[in-house]
Amino acid sequence: MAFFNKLGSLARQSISQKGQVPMVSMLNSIRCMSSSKLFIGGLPWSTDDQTLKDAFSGFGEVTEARVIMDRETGRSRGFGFVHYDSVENASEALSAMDGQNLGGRTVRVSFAEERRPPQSYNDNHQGSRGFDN
DNA sequence: GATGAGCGA
Repeated sequence: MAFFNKLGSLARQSISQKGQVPMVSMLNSIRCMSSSKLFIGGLPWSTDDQTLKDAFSGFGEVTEARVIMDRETGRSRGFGFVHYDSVENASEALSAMDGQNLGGRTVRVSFAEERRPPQSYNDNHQGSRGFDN
């Protein structure tokens, strides 16, 4: 019965001014149903994985908390992802933390949608090809 | 030396 709870939360964030719930949101929620992944946006630049987990661990058991840092500069991109052990906990955190103030900035919480392919970049042995001069 | 909506190596 937990997925119904999640569908409800998904629908609530997708409700337009028209009061109608797009069915694509329903299907989209089913796609993420077994994920329990949350997209956290609007984070301060100084936020890290530890801070993110610390802020979201109060609503459920956070199994994974990660702030996406820039690969080239190493700075925070201002958004991250949080994994919960159960989807209902993720739903609780979404309803509780979405639009709330965290670190002085308003955070935008939503279920994750398109994540990276499970392709390990380690599989492609390009080696150090930076100096072909 | 920065940026402010979005969806990850």
